Amino acid sequence: MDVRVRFAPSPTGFLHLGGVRTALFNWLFARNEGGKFLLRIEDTDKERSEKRFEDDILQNLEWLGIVPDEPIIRQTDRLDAYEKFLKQLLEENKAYYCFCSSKELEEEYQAQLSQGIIPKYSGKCKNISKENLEIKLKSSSAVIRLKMPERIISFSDMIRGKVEFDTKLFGDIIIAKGLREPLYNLAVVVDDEEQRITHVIRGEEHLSNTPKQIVIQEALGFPLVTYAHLPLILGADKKKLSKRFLTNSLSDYKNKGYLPSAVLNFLVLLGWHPKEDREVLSIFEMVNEFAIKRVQKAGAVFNPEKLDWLNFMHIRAMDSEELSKNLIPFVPTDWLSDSAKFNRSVIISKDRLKNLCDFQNDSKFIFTLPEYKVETIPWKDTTQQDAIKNLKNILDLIKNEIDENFPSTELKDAILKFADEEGRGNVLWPLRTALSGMESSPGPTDLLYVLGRAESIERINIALRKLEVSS
RNA sequence: GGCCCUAUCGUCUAGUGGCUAGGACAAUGCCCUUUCACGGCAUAAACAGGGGUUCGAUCCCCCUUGGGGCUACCA
Repeated sequence: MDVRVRFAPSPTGFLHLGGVRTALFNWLFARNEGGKFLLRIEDTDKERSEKRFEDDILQNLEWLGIVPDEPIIRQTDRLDAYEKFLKQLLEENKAYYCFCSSKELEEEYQAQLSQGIIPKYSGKCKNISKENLEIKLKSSSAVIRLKMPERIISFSDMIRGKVEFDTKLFGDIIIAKGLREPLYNLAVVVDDEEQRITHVIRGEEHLSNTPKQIVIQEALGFPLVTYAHLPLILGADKKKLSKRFLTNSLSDYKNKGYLPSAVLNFLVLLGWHPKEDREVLSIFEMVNEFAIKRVQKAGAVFNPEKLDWLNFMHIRAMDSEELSKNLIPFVPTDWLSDSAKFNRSVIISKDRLKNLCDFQNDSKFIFTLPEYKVETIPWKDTTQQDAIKNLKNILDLIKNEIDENFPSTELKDAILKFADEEGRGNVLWPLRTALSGMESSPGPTDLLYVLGRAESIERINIALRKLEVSS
């Protein structure tokens, strides 16, 4: 049978790292097995579901390249199906209406607690007579409960092995607030059947929902599915990342300049590891090597430093044209007016970029020479006169340069030869500071390359003027 | 409280009934070097505790402890 998996987020918050990881593992499993990956929006909670959250989830998944193989379905579009199966359960006497108010339920719960009994629903609405039921349904609101068979539910989890629960502890759970208001456990089971899902891969927080869903599947006569419960992603406090905290929403990472491949690489390593000691993986490699048997059981704390490093590695692995494209949203539009210069600036900073966001700050000096003090120009304890002399010499070398490919190898060699004669720091430091206006920057030949001949000359002249005025 | 899951360096992890317990991030030091990065080379850093099983346990079993999840008319 072909593998069919799904990611089923509820649009009650922005897409967050934990959700992406679940989606990723499903997607990788499907790709690796040659199966299908589906997407389902679980929007049965009308109070908390919002369109903007759904949009956020969809947009970000697309940005990551995790796209479904079949049309997306929404639970609010499937009310007829839930109603049908709810009626079936009611008719077969596997479920019943419950009229208890939340106040009554709360009192019952507290009473059980104080008596030291395991709290669960007493089942007092189970045996309401037909006539009474019809009268009550007209006058008061009712929820639908499943008659929970009392037995041990056992299933084999692909990651955890055999897991057992005693349903006796659950009581008759509520599966719907009304015929057209299903609750999570019912809706999931009905939709997984509709989408012919073979493997349910989801976060560990759902482990204790699984026996309830198995009971519903059995009551409905649905085939069983295989489960895999992923370890949770934990914050620094070891608590699970929750969608209710905006801090880990994926858009934040996107906006900070993390690459999709880096985010995915980082997330795949949280709970999974390839056979060898490689950690920097392309998406292609992740798909090829993913194996659910190698998924970890314990929760994983995520550390942002490793994400930064992976992002750095993925940026380096990218070709510079591709990187330029990715950088466009992160720079002021006027940088783009000289596209050749922009491309050169990308080339020289490609190997020093931790994220796309840094580029603007790191490269600002290329597009606008910053204000700087004359004291920064001379090297260590050399004099301003030394700096003037050396810069003038270099200026001559540059002016004599006729090669169109600026700076030519000859020019670079000439500068280096001169620097060796005069002392490297004594020549290269003033050159670099004159070109960049900065205490730290890429090397002088990179700067000549990115600025071009005319602007290089101009900047050296500016430095010379500063030096001459102050001496 | 109850139920369930879980346990190797600070973090992510590899690993096996017998290993000097391996790698990566981060940290520290040194080297490279005109600066900042990069890179190179080192250093420090872990099998939670207690019982078993065994000739031998980090690895298998049990208990304890720690951590986490669930315990909604949320998902």
